[in-house]
Amino acid sequence: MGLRERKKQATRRALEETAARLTLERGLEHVTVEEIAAEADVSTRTFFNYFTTKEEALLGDVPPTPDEQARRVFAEGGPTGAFVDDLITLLTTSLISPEALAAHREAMHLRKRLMEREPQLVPGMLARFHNVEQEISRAIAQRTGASPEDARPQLVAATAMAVTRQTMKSLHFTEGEDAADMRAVLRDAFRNVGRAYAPSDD
Amino acid sequence: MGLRERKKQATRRALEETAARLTLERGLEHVTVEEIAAEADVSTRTFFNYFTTKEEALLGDVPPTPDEQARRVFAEGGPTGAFVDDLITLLTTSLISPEALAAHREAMHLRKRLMEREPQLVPGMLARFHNVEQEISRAIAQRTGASPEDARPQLVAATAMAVTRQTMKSLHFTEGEDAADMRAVLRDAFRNVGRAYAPSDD
DNA sequence: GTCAATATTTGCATGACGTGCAAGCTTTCT
DNA sequence: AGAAAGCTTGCACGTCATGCAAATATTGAC
Repeated sequence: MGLRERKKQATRRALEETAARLTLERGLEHVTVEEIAAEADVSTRTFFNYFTTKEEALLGDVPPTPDEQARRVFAEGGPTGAFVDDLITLLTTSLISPEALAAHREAMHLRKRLMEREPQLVPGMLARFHNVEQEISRAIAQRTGASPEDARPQLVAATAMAVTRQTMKSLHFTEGEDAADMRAVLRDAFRNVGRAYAPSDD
Repeated sequence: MGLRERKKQATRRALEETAARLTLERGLEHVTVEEIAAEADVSTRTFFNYFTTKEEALLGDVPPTPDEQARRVFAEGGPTGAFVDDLITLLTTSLISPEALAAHREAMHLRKRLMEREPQLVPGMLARFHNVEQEISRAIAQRTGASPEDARPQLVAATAMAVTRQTMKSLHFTEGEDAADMRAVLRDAFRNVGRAYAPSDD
């Protein structure tokens, strides 16, 4: 990786970190793009070359875009053929993968704190989940051979993402949690949902 | 209702309608608050006395806040005691009530067109659903006697709202649809979800 | 190493958003 | 009719976000 690329990544990281730090210190309303840029040693204009809005610098790429290969495997009916299991595989290999948990533990914890401190960030976060939801929806439609306008894949995708969102929300991002746990937690969650809406239950 | 109050409502409606019309004509980016205010015959400053952002004028009060009485009945275990049935009752008497369908058919259809034309509005809409979700979550927690920090009510509320959102999305807001249909559609949707996540199914 | 090509950073101008404040106007109540 | 209360308006202000062109930095070929 060349010098240019490294510098760009450094700048991006510096902006993200500065934005997060200042926001936690003073609250989003009391931090201006101008300040963030100044502390990261770039011009205000450069900030907007990296991020189109102030919030974007805070949200980063969470949740991560689903892995393309995992998506394709799922769409084609794999890896095991059991729907819920494979769905969990898709979710854990893309959204809450081992790598994500290991490498970005710090960053994800930071984002969680940011959400709690600044609820204004929630809509943006939900919008990102919504984008992923639509990808998942397409994958489910492909896997089940449903037509694009069928409502069922959308329904399943929406509820699956709701489960995922709640699960991520309940993580503590401390050392103890690993990806193996994730599978179990998700499986439990899906089971709970299935039970709650299954006939004859209260 | 006094003259003052009537005038206020008229102004609010005029602003909402103008905002929607201009946005559908030209796209959100090419409509300024100044123009909306001018066409509604008030000052720009007055626009901001009614709405804090341009988007607020477009989204209105959708989805409507859950009816307080329905919420309480549900929280106390009513009206029938069957969880899913009562949840559907709560949703249909508040979010997609007969009145809402009858009276606001036009407005809801308009909002649907706005969403399709301007995806930028989606985050705001999702945020509103999220607020309702949290109310529903509290109601479920009360009903089931769960402690506030229990994750299950949140999980059920999140999936229930996902179902509701998808259901509202699939409505056409034409004459044919009434509230009785709604119950059936929601019941079907919940059943589908239950089946999708129940053990041993693909 | 030099130099042209390419990519990034920066400053400047501009328009729109959104808020606080105080003055003016309208409705309400007595 | 007139005081009290509430709403509208204009103005000033700071911030966000984008387009454009000049300046600066990196790359790759020679």
